[in-house]
Amino acid sequence: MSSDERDTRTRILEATWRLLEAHPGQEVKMAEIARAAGISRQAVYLHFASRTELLIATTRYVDEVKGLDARLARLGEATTGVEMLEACVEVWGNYIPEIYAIARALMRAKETDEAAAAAWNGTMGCLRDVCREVIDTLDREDRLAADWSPDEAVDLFFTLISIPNWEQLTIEHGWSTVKYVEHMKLLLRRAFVAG
Amino acid sequence: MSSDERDTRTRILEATWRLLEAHPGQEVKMAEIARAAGISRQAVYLHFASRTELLIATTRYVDEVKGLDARLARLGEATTGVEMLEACVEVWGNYIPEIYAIARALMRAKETDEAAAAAWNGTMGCLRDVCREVIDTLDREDRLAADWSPDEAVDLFFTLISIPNWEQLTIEHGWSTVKYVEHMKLLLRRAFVAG
DNA sequence: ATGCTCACTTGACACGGTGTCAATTGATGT
DNA sequence: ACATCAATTGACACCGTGTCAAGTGAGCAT
Repeated sequence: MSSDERDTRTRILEATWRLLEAHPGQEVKMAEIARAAGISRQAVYLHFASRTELLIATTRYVDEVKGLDARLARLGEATTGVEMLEACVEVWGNYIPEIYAIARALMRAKETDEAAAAAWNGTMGCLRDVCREVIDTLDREDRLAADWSPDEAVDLFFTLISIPNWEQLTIEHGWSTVKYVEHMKLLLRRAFVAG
Repeated sequence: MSSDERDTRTRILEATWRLLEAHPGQEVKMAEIARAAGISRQAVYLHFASRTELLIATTRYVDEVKGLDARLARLGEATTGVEMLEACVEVWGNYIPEIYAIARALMRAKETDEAAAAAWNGTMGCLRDVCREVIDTLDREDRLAADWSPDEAVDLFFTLISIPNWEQLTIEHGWSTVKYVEHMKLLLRRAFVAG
């Protein structure tokens, strides 16, 4: 019963994810998701009140499966600010391609839907906290470039590693993930590290 | 007759623009535009075949009224690459807020509409050409940072001054236009100018 | 003044996607 | 034999885009 429900619910989440990955950047319709999950369109609404809610739940599901938290834990191993910065770019830069499809769907939803925006900002808040840590560490080491206050540096750092920028460089301009990571590291060092 | 038609057509374009500015980031409906222009909804379709076409025409109209070309001509006055780079940021950074509403509408349309994407890429191609000029000039002066090939530098430059980045820094994080321009100049110098 | 043209109006309609509702089926556990 | 509950079927309302057809009315022709 409860496990049955979990099963169907999970099947919907997986179907959503699969479809998003299969048609990147396309609008995935509720009817398609239902078909892919092997249930009726209406049954989806028994588990998720709306399209937005389904997208948000899928985001959480993917984040959980992919384990961003665990990956970000690696940053703790870094001893210097520069190492943290590079580890951050590496983890995040390798994570984006894995979650890009659902992230893009949620980004689009957030433009019109308040709940989607809140969910998105929540997820992104974690990343922002990491940016803050990196910048604070650099600042404590007196290696933060004199051009920025810590707050400004965080805003800028967070903006530079945003998904739209990744999208532009990799998808539009054809950069590989490796190239993206290496060049982003270079850019961030030049931008934020003194000397 | 011909002037009458121009009048109505222009009234539609202006109504579209006005509504986009008034409700930034909202979906503006054909019916609202018609009402704002003082005509029937169907009459809009006598002048523009579709919503996308109207958005594209509005973009062109705004670009023409605002005169980006003339502003970019100022770059010719710059003598060094660094001056060009700074002038570029200044012109573009002051231009974005004036066209942000329509730009955002077109950016959104381009996600689903092929024609909108083409129009957008056309407009952005001009900006990219300017980026290329700046980088080439720096390169010719041997002042392009050794970390990048000219092609890579152009990709990155173009990405850094993109509208989503402007949006994030000014709208989300509250940076003023002046702050945006000054800090973007600093960032670009640190990123691309050697020494 | 009669009649044409042409922009525009009115009102209806098809389509596609979301979300809702009500009645029904069918498997499960008791 | 019965209740429960997930899921099904089929219908429907709503909204926004785009289309179609018939009608209005002002300006301009000769």
